[in-house]
Amino acid sequence: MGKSGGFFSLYKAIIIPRLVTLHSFKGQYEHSIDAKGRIAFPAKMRKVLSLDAQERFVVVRGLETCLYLYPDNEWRKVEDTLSKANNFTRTGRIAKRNFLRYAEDTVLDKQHRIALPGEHTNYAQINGKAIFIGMGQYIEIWSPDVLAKIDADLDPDAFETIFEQVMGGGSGSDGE
Amino acid sequence: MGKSGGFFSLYKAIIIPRLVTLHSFKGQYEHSIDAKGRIAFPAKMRKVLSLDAQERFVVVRGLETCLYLYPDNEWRKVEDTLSKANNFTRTGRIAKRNFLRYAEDTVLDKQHRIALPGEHTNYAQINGKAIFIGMGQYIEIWSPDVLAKIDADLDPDAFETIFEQVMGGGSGSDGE
DNA sequence: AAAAAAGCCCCCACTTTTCCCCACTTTATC
DNA sequence: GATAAAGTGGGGAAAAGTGGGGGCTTTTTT
Repeated sequence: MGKSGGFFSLYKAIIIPRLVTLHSFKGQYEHSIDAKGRIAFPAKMRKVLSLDAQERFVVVRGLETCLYLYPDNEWRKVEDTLSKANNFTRTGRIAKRNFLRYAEDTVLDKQHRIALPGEHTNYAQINGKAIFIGMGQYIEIWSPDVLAKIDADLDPDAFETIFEQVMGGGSGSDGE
Repeated sequence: MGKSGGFFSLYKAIIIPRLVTLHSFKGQYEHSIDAKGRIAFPAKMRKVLSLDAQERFVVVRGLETCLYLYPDNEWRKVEDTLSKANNFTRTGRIAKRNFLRYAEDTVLDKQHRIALPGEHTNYAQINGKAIFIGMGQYIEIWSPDVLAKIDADLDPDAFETIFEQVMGGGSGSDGE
């Protein structure tokens, strides 16, 4: 685990792509998810989708108790990185396997909704309501209850320090 | 006009852009915010934008009980900075999440007003009136009551000391 | 193999929110 | 003083969000 090319290193490269696009997903939107697993994709986020993506997505388990939603064009970048992963090491294989096995193609329907698979909503403990959070090039989908717990545990001082570094133009490089 | 080209065309290409870059948001303006959350964007601030040809903004929670309003071109710099400062840790992810979830794209309507989302006006305790303060590259939006309280709490001596440090060449590191 | 159940997508309709347009008042400019 | 610009608020159309039914295909059960 301590080795530089390990499990977390691969996740880092995959999950947190650079913010380089013209427009990015931002904001939070709480919507209902009905008995069929359908939830409206937020209209403002829909305007961010590139024409390339064609309202196609990949939904995958997040690192925390949430889901990540990648538009197609962004997912391609993820797969590019995956294809470079080393299949000849155990950690490389485990990382790739546990990422891809929970990834699933999905697409907006004619009413601009997504049908989230039951496996995913169970994992993220989503029931009745869900919150979309724009994270730049991808989107997180959370259960309101789970998110409220994480918010309650949040240390405001740590966030404010990082925020000031970012807005103040500081280099903000604190290692892991 | 386009045929005559010549001096005026050269003037537009060279001189006007220079004038634009010398402008920044400054001053304070108190306006009404109606029941729909609409507030007029101050005309003088709009003149800073007008040659940008972009009346698109991102509104985000401020560090204090106020909102920050970034024109699109300035927001891009913020995102560039965020992408450089981002760290591949859980803390980093939480910071990014709590930054971007409270950021929202918005545009001026045909009457040059901004519709502030209810979440933002609640956070900043804005109700009925709001004050725009030009902060150079971005704008702060305050509740008059909150701002009055901060003004009342401000120690004039401390302000003068900080002012001297900043204008006197100090790096302006505030120990908040 | 046939029947039943499940899954998936489309369509529809209703409710709520957003955005466009208009008009009036106040302030600034000529 | 007259005109233009800026600020303010209301109404309604359009868009977004929500939930149900139906039909076809696929999978599972008998």
